[in-house]
Order: sequence, then structure tokens, then C-alpha cells
Amino acid sequence: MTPPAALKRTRIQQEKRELILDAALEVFSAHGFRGSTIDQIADAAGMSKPNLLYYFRRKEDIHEALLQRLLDTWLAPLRELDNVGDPLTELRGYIRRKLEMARDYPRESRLFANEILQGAPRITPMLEGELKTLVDEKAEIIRGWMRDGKIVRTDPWHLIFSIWATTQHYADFDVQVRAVLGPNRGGEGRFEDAARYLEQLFLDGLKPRAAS
Amino acid sequence: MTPPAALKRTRIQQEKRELILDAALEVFSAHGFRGSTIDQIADAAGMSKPNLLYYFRRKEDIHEALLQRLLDTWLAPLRELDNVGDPLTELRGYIRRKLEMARDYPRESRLFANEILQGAPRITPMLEGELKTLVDEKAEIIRGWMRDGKIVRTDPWHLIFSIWATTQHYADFDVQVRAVLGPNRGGEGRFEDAARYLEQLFLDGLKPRAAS
DNA sequence: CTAACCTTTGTCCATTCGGTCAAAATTTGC
DNA sequence: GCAAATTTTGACCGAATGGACAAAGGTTAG
Repeated sequence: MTPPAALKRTRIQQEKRELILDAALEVFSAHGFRGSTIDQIADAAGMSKPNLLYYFRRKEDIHEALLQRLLDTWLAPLRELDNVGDPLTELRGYIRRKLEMARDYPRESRLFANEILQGAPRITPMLEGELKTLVDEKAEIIRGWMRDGKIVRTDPWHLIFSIWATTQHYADFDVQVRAVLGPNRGGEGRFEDAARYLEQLFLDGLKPRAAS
Repeated sequence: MTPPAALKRTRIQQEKRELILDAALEVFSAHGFRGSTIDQIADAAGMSKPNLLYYFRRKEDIHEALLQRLLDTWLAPLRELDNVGDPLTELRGYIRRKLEMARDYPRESRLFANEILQGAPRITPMLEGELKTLVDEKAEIIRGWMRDGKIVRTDPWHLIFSIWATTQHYADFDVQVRAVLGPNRGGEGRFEDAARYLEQLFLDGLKPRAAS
């Protein structure tokens, strides 16, 4: 009778909650929070609206659960950025992983983008807390690389921003990317092209080596 | 009695339509199309809802007018990208202009981002037509620079994407940028920092010149 | 088999929202 | 100054939407 609280319960609860979250990711990432209706999500999950509301009391609860789960997987690549290998190799690996995420999890990227675009009403504390701490930490590592002359001296925070921006662009602005590339270049190969280009950009920039 | 059709009319019509469009830009860019209500826009414009609807028959008409006006100014920097000056100077200028637009017109950037994120339901034809044509044209110019050895050989389309992504990031993801930079580095100076960093990135990349 | 619990659904409700309409208020052309 | 046209508003409407609820339908443990 009472809807399930924080702690998970039966097998069927696990399954249905999972089902709902996946459906909600599909819907929210395509239409935003306010643009999505509970009915749409229920439809996508193959159940009735009251049934869905049995598992998540409010629309916002779904959204919240989705964001919470998202953030862990979303920041995983950055967490992996480590001080062990060669700096340029580390950065190249990070860029590649982020681009793969944009390719394989575009819905997650768009959900996140939607939230930030709207002013991050539900995750501002996380941005100022957990995320800032993580980025500061990685920025320190990057600064170390600069001190050692392994990479050029520049702003570590903006470096991270530029990696985020360029990779997530292929998920968030996918429609535009495909429209501009056209049917030929816009096919599945576009992510390989992007990977090649971004590696070139981040390692060597655009100025020819030989010339001035 | 009859609401104004396509052709503009009286002085007061001009003024009020302008007022409404500005208010709508504020609201739409902050909440997206479906997240915004006519009442909100009317409030922001300091008039009653029916009065607003006297100037724009439907909510979508406001949005459409807004997008249409936006696109001209939004693509202006790219149109200016020309074959006259030094290629690297041209690109640097383009990046700087785009970043200035992100700083000075963040609402426009977010309105556009919102539209693309939702799958560009209202501007797909423009993307596949006008925008693609323009980008193809500029890509050809860039390819010429590459042939002349003025800039490194790489993918011109993805080059343009990366400029869009890195600059618009500072408007669209402003909340995140400021949260991560914190109160100190996140102040007004962040755009100068970004400009310096991006110039470094696009010209020389991250690999140190001297070392391997 | 059955009692307790879990899951599902049809129905209903209050609110919000886009939009209409007729009448009142104001501006404009002469 | 006045008639015609334009602008503004209060009241209203139907549809969509988030959510409540009780009753019906299944599941599970003993």
C-alpha cells in the first residue's frame, strides 16, 4: 500500500524502477523536464500513469534519481585522469573517453546539458561541492605537468572546460552537427573524424610546426 | 480589432513587439519553450496576457520571431570570416568575436542551445539549408589555407565545430563554469582567461614546442 | 489453501496554461 | 472635438497535466 521509500525492496521493484528510469531518460533528454509529461514516460515504460506513480511518487523524484545516477558515470572519465602515465597520453585518453561517452551515452549528456542550461536548479550544490573539488584536484595535477614542462603552461580549468565543450558538443548539438556535415560526412564516421581532429587540435593546435 | 499580420504597422506596435521579444528572450532562454508560460512573458514585458496575445497570436509566434531574428546576428561572425587577411589572424579574430558574443549575448546563445538540444524542431530546414551552405563555403576557404600551408591540415568542419563548442560553452554552461571556478577565478575576468587559453589552444595546442 | 502483502488500474480532482471574446479605454486622423 | 481605429483588460473556456484514491488483481510465505 505504501509506496517504497528510500530503501529498495522486492525484485519486481528493482526491475520496474530500472525500466522507468530508462524510459524517463529517453523522454527527459529529448524534451527537458518541463517539456516531458508523466504520461509520456509511463507510455515509454509500458505502464499506466498511476502504476508509475506507485514507484516514484512525484515527477521530480524520477528526475532526481536520474541525475544522481548520471553524475557518477558522467564524471568517471575525469576521475580516471591520473598522474601515472605520460601527461599527453593521459590527456589524449581523457579526450577519447569523453568523446566515446558522447557517442554512446548521448541521452545522459543531453539530460545534463538541459539541467545546466536551465540554471542547474537541482544540482547547483553538487557543482559547487563535489564537482569543483574534483576539478580543482585534477587542475593541480595538470599544473604539475606544466611545472615539469610536460605540457605547455596555460589555464588548467579552461583546459578542462574545452575538453568538456568539444566532446559533449557531439552529443548535445548532434542535430546541428549532422545537418551541417550532410548525409555523406555526417554518417557513423563522424566520431572518428572528430577524434582525429580533436587529437590534432589539443596536441599541436593549428599553427604549422615548420612555419613561423 | 484584427491583430497585426505580417507587415508592421504603427509606432506603438513596433515598440511593444520589441518589448515583448526582449521579455520573451529572457524567459525562453532561461526555461526553454515548454518551460515558459505566456503569463511569465507578459509579466516580464509589463503587460497583460491578452494584451500580449494581441501582438503575437500564439506563443509559438513569439518563439519563431525570436529565432529568426537571432540567427542573423548569431551567424554574423562566421560570415565575416574572410579570405583577405592572414589565416591565423582571421581564425583568432573569429574565436574572439564568438567569445565576445557568448559574453554579451548569453541569452541568445542559450535560446539557440535549447532549440538544438530539443532536436531543432523549428529550425532544422535552416540548419540543413542556409547554415550548411555557409559552413561549407567557409570550410572551403579554410581548406585553401591548408593547401597553402598557412594552417595545419585537418578537418575544416570539425574545426568550426570546436570553435562553436568552446566559445558557446561559456554562455550555455555559465552556471557550471562559475561553480567550478569559484568566487575568485569565476568573476568577470573569466572571459579574459578563456580568451587567452583558447588562443593558446587553437594556435599551438598543448604539446610544448621545444620538447618532443 | 489462504491470509497478508504487493502491484495495477479506472476514475476522479485541482491547477495550470494557451487562447478567445466582448467591452472598455485610449490613441489617431481630420 | 469627434468619429474611427487601435490598444488594453477582465472574464471566461477547454484541454492538458500532476497527482490522489480506493478497489481490483496478483504474488508470496506459511
